[in-house]
Amino acid sequence: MTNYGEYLRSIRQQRGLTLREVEAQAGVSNAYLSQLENGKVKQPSPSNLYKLAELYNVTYEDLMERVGYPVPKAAQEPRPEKPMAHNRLGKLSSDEEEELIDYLSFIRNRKKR
Amino acid sequence: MTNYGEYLRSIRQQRGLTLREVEAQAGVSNAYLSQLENGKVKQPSPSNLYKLAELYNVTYEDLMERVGYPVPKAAQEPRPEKPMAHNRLGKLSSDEEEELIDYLSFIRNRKKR
DNA sequence: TGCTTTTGCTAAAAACATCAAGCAAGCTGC
DNA sequence: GCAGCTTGCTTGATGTTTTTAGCAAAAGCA
Repeated sequence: MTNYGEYLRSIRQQRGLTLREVEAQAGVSNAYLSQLENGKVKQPSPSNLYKLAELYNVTYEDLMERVGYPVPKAAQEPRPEKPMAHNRLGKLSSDEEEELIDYLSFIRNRKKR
Repeated sequence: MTNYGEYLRSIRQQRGLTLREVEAQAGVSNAYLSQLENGKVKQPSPSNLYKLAELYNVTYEDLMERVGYPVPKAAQEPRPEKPMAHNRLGKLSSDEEEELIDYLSFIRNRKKR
């Protein structure tokens, strides 16, 4: 939100790229990149952030977040440590309970050879 | 990507809202809303899309996608029409199978009073 | 040294998003 | 009919994003 410019610059330098190389490879003008890195643009378009994210090999959400755009929750929560199996199911209708029980006994039998 | 304007209008109408009501509740000017719905704005800001998504009770990603912005993969994957219960589980380890069977018999017994 | 290229930058302009103000057609109640 | 309100819309102004053209310092090379 505040300082994404410096962040962009540091990544670019780590990747050993010049402004004009980024222009060529990501399709964003070097003039504009300079402004971005020097904090002269408040909210660059998602499309441009996407191009940069791809070239720099960072995530699009990361850049969106740093720039201060709302980011869908699904994308920012660090994928939960696999929850208990039954919590992956959500609320079950009776039909679904049936289906599951069938399914599980099916697996179980198959395993027992 | 093409016709998100009509989409916005149809949602607003389904919700029974006027342009000025949306202005009051979402904080986006009625003038601008009119332009949005009539296809006169190409890339509305994520911030405004977010406000509308909240008021209309649709997902932010949905609007972003319709407008033609890139959407993080993490956010677009898990949106299939509710699949069969067992498909919501993914691959199961043996431990997980155990757990699930316990869980289901627990539910079942509870229901039977 | 002098010439060319590279690099980051800025200035100016084009394109676009957004809002405040205000207009015209459609109501409603008198 | 007409006064007032509501609704969607357009216009004009303002600010922002993005590009094109070009500059100055540094680096490379003859």
